[in-house]
Amino acid sequence: MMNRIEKPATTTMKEVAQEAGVSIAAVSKVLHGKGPNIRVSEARAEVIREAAKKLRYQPNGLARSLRMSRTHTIGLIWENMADIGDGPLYYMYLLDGVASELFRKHYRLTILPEIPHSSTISSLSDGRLDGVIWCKMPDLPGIRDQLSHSSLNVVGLNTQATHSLCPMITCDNEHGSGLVVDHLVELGHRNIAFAQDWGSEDTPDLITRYDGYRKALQRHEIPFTENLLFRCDKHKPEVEGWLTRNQGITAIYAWYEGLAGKIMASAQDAGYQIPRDLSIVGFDSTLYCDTLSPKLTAIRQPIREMAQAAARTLMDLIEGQAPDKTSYIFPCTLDVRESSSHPAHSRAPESQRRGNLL
Amino acid sequence: MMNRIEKPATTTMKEVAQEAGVSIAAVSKVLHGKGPNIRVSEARAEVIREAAKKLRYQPNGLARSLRMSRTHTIGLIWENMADIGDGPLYYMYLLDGVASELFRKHYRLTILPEIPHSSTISSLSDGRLDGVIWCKMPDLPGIRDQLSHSSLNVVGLNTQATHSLCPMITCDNEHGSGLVVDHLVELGHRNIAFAQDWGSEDTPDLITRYDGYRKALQRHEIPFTENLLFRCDKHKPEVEGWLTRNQGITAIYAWYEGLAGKIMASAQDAGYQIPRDLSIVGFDSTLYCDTLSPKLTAIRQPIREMAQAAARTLMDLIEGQAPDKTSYIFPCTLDVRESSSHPAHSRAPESQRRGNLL
DNA sequence: CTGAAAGCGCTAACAC
DNA sequence: GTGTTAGCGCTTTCAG
Repeated sequence: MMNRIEKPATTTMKEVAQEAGVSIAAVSKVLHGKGPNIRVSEARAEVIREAAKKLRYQPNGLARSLRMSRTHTIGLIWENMADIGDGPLYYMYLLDGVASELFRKHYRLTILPEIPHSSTISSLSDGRLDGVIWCKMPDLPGIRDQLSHSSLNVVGLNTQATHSLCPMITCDNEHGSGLVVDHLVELGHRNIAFAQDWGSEDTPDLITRYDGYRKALQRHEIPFTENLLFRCDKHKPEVEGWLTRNQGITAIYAWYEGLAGKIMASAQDAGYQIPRDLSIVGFDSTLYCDTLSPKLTAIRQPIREMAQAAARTLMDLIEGQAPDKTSYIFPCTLDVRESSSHPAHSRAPESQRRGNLL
Repeated sequence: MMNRIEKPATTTMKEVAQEAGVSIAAVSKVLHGKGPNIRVSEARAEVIREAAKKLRYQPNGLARSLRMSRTHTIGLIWENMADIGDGPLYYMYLLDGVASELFRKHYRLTILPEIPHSSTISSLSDGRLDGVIWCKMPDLPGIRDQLSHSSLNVVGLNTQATHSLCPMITCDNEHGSGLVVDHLVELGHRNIAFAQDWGSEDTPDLITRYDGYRKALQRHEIPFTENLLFRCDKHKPEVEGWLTRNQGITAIYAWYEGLAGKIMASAQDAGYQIPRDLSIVGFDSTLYCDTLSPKLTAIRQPIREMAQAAARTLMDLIEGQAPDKTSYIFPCTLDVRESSSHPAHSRAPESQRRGNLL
């Protein structure tokens, strides 16, 4: 049994005022000097400062926040926090970007637990947060409704919704998917599958990445058929079965790097050589991609910069400066690594190096 | 120019009371039902709930916290947040551990900006936090002083200090270092250097790891000399110069994996083959170690579990249950990967496979 | 210059 | 059962 350490009671302004023999108002003015109406003589000011130091006075942030309706704290909502330690460094960069920007302006960052979408925003508008950054905010009617009924400042990150109820920061997913398809087509692939996991249907990133994939296929005049869509369990994608049911697939584009990794592992377990038998490309080029063997070719999004932009936009919003842009789209690039190459048994030799037309 | 969306004012209990035609106290009781003194008839309760729903009433957390002196929010202090996106996954696991545990009990997590040690604790005792988890808390007199003068609940993580002013969670660094030395000695190494970067002197982990290294050397009857200590710049360690000045070194043990990575890169740049010419071992076995080539042999600490323990201990402390243990030490294990092997020019063949005595 | 006083929104005695 | 009341610690008018 640990004998509880003496926890000294905390000092209030009132006590400081008493000690200094002045009014509470004077203490407030001197210590947090704002109101232009209250001037205090240097002499008294000094006495007050002394008293404060002597009593180890520490202003109470709650009281202040309550009074000012400002907490200088912003919240971060992200989906599937549970996966966080699971590989994808995405969250780290995101966090670093948000935090670095916030801290520069003396804001604090609160990580929020996952909350059912149905009550997310309203449950957050309890005065403790000046605003929130919502990663992967889904574009759902319920959310739209909350957004318009809430007084909370929100900015979406990695979100591109159909409304403009809040500023949104995202990367050019569509173009990113285009880069992937271009890359694969150029290598000689024609049967390029798109992989997604069950349960991510509402994720805006997935939607736009898929869109971009479809459009890119079209651009290359490659017809899309349902069997190119590989919907799987993110924990154990049954690649082998699917691949044998869908002969001819030579490349898989997974909508995020973690899924790509799982797919690669599953394929390898089944005896596939990557990239000889199957090329795999993912989205989100991070250190994780380098841990795979072969290393994963992937699209890089400037997540740290995006996160910073989100933080900056939110702070502007909070401080009353309507941001000039209501949405930012950051460019993506392709990091070619080892998991993509020419298809081994190129099916139609004549189409091998000439992916563009016919 | 974005036309600012109508931000509906927030509803207070008073308004709900008016709408329902009851007293504020009744509303409080019904909506957050605590005080056993106030009973409300089911009829009125219903009316109140209706009114609240109609007005989209959302209790104000600040007011509540102020009143109750409880915020259900805990803070996380970690050093060099700046390095966070830089490779080491350590922070991710840490964060995941803390957050998962906290969220289970409906606490929030606030990430704090780095603050000068001189004022850390006092500046945090402003009522907004119920407690903090302090990673790598240094064992400094200033800190000790603050700890005893503050009313804030603190638990240290990855810290082992000489006082018991707060509970501390750490891993068995000393034993970890022992594992490293044992491993290297068993491989035939005798000249094993310890690497640390400038500026980390106060970090408790470094200190105990170094201690463990010294003791292990002693255990193997290998004399320690100053030239076995490689003090370097963490951004660009000048391995080559140091190695030529200190002939005979066949292995380097870096006190954290990021440094090990840098050292490896630097050595490779200078033409060294790892592990043929030089074995390298680090602390903190994470995904990062797998991204290196060769993959880094490293000590694994159960950081996620440690973080959870820290969170749990802190919550217990906050909730008034003095934790039964004032400190926890978690065991470490060694993950042997590719960066360690027999020394190429084993100096004393007779000592090669018989590291224990003589 | 200075201090009294009115709250910010909520909880919990306490009296009815 | 119910409402009145006294704050939590701070900021800020406003009258002196």
